[in-house]
Amino acid sequence: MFGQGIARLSEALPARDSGEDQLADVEFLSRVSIFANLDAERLQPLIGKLRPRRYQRGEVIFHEDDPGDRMHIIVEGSVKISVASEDGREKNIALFKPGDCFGEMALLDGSNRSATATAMETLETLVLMRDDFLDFLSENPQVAADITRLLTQRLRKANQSLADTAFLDVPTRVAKQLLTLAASDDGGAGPSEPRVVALGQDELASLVGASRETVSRALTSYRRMGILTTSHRRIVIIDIMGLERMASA
Amino acid sequence: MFGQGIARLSEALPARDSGEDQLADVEFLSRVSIFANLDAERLQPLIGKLRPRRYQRGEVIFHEDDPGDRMHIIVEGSVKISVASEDGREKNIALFKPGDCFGEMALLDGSNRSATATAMETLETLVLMRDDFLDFLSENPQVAADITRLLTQRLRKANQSLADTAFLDVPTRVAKQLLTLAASDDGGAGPSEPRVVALGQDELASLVGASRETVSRALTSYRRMGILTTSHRRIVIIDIMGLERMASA
DNA sequence: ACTCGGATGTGCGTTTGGTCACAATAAACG
DNA sequence: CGTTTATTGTGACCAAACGCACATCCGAGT
Repeated sequence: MFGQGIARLSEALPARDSGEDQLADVEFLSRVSIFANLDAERLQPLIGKLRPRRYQRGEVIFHEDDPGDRMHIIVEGSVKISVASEDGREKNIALFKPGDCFGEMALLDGSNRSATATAMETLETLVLMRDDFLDFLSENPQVAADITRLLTQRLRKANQSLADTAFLDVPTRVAKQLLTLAASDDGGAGPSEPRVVALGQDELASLVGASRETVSRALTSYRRMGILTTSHRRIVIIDIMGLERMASA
Repeated sequence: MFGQGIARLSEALPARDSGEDQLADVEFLSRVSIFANLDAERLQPLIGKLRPRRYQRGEVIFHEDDPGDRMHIIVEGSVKISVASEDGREKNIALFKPGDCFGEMALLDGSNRSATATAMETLETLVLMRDDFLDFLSENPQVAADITRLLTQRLRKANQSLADTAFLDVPTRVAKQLLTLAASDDGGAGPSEPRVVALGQDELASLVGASRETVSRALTSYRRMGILTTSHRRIVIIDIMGLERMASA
């Protein structure tokens, strides 16, 4: 019954994948949080609706205030979500990595995009259009629960960031942010392994809500303590426990 | 068929309301955003599950880190949602008013409370327990859409606040916050009517993420410009357009 | 009416962090 | 392989805002 479904789908998509790739797609989708509770059977219909797209580093996937008619699932690369001030500066709200989805908010409440999404490296996503998404949602109402879970998690994170910017100074926020980034990167590594964060200082600064210079000074201080090393668009955390100490001070 | 439902319910709740009050309850619920798309028929079963509760000013409805097994709908009074720092200071995340609900996040994703809820004045809520909520949700799947709408709205607001604290100085944030509060208070008033915000300066400060003193100075400056007047736990906005000018500078 | 306590207004020194400026360096691209 | 361009490190200066101190001042309660 499993193989049969795949065979059917392969016929329906003539110019595209082999059966093996289809299987890979289903496997991939089942690791996306909002689809995690669905079995292969239910995910199959979705695959035909997903369109792959590629973006170059720096390319804008969508702009603040644009109407939003699609969501993205990240296959490869990473995305930054940001809002701009009138005078052109930008504040990064979140970073997303493979397996994350973004752009779903505009689908859920019908309003325009409230932020801009930009590719941070060469990016590969799967696009799902609004109507296809809503159809799928009405055929799989269980998904609604996972969506609310995703949204509440994001809301909690946002509230926590709000409190952090109010209470903590820049070096502490930098430490916290680095730990978050390191944790989301390779969750499977040991606690004493060095962890790499591939990120420019300006992007890190925009993420913690500080100037690039102040962040640079914080990093310098941590570097002198032997907690991390810095190079171009790359921070390597050597002493995670030390960084945790800085984050909780 | 309408009256019949009410009659049935009145019997089921012997010591409580008359039929008229039941009608009022349904009417009230239909103005709560997450129930707005349901007809009276569907709302009836909910009424028996709601328990009224009262709190005094300053009383804590729930604490950060507590397990969350219930949500509240505000009938009268207002609530502040806050998170605390280690050293006891607190940052207000949001204020809620009659018709708003709060505490629903813990129901949706099963985690503990991520913030503390405190009554700002004498407060009257309707409590809905987790299981009753989830039952109701599974019998009325349409509600899920309204819940996601509510969550996305709150997420948008949180992201906007995040950007505001990064970009704007304290006086500007104060102006913006006052406009938001004034708008949510009496939406039906004319643009030139003076609007009252009943709020202590310390609470306002915690809301915009600044010290009480700095907020006081901002208010003084606006007072000198004739934009507003201040008294004890009370700010009256006289010149809304003037305040809007300050908010966009 | 009086007193006490919470709330507000304001001055002042100190600190954090932003901005400008520029040097040094590594990646990118012809 | 050299030139250009992004990225990083730091110093100096300055402005915003915090924290402390204290004087009011209004309102609630006795």
